[in-house]
Amino acid sequence: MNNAFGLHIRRARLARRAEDKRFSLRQVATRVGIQPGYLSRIETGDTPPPSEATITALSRDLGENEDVTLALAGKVSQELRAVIVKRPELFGELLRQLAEMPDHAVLRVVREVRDGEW
Amino acid sequence: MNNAFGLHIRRARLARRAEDKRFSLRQVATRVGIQPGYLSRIETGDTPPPSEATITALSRDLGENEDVTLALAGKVSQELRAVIVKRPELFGELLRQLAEMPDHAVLRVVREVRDGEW
DNA sequence: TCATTTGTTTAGTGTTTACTAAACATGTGA
DNA sequence: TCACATGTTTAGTAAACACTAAACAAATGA
Repeated sequence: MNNAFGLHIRRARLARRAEDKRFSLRQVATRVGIQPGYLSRIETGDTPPPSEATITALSRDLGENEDVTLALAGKVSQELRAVIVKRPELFGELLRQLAEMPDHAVLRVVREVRDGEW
Repeated sequence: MNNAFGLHIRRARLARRAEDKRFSLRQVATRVGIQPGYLSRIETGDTPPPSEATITALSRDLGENEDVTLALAGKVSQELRAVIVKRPELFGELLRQLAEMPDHAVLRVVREVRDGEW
């Protein structure tokens, strides 16, 4: 299997566990509301990534970026999908335009939109 | 049920059927590779919208915009999701910024990106 | 040392997704 | 009129999804 997702979760959890023993696999699993055995299989890549709700709960517990963590599972949040679904022509065209551009160009758009008076 | 999707397909199909008999429910279903009974249930809203692949095939056969048709099913294409998944922080922030802006503002960004030298 | 905690493994389950197959009643054209 | 096409309805299903339950061996720590 590919397992970028599981490795990401494990790495993040072990990093936090170094400072805080409340980040054992079992305790994290309990807090996010899944069985320890399931989280184990997720981290080892023995099972595919869990649902969006569980990924979000994991990200929050571990203090990781939700968009990034979801992306490692090949997913986009319902929140972002809803933004596109409301205006599909507009955002469809925009995303296809930006898809081929380098990071710095996209970042410039992000900053202009954030800072500019639109 | 809500059935914006089914009505959209039926309206599009009947519009084309007015000029071309090849747009009967049965013939469309055959061309896109599903059973007539299934397409009937889709159009009446008796069953939820089909898979992305089937929606795409339907959109193409009927000459409808794929992003719009998918959106009526509450979906975003794999193609657009992949754009976000490749750079989730960048596009996550951008989409959240633009989510609250009126159409004309988003359109201005689209045009600037398309026409400008980035 | 021995009770506890840890991570792992195996087997099984309810739900949802995305349809097919087949029969049906109604309508149309030759 | 009657063969054929149309849209509809009912019942069923294979595969994927998203887990749980329970038992296990290894490490920890009092």
